Amino acid sequence: MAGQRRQNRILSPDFFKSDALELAPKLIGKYLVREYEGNIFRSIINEVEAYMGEEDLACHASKGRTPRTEVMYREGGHIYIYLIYGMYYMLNIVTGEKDHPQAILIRGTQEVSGPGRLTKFYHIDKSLNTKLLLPETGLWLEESNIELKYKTTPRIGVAYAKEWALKPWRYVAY
DNA sequence: ACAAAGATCCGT
DNA sequence: CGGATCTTTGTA
Repeated sequence: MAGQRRQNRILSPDFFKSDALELAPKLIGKYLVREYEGNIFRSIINEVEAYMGEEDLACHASKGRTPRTEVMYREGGHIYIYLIYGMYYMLNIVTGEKDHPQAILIRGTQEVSGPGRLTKFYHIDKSLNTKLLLPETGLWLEESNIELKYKTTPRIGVAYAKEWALKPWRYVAY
């Protein structure tokens, strides 16, 4: 039909095989896309945080390989979701090579702020955990032409992580 | 088997 | 600033 919307370029799982610190700023301005029960949700990511390996005390992989963290040891492009405070699902994208546990927490889009509110809004729950970021999964990212300015700050809610809590690994558009 | 803590959010 | 609410993990 005339006037059909151009399909945005889908970011393949391979896109996420580099380091979280390199990828995190690149995710600012990308589309997060969710297909759920026939509805498409598409919004621009404007806040993320990087979690970097076993040394990073804020990273769940600092506990080593456990049933929960196993997915972080897979190659980039996998989805890591966990429940926090008994109520809120956190959406993470695994990054890097196999056996280099890292992830990027998606904290907000232009539609909805806050990682717990975000997953609720987009109907994202643990059923997506360990899946790949692909259209057939119902959750994926797309390229955009939007260039957002961003700043870095320390990560939120990780005061327990000693000196790692000070790393400026939160990226937020302004 | 049990206790403690947690990458949050909301209402007071 | 405290409560909600439950999974994950460490310890015994």
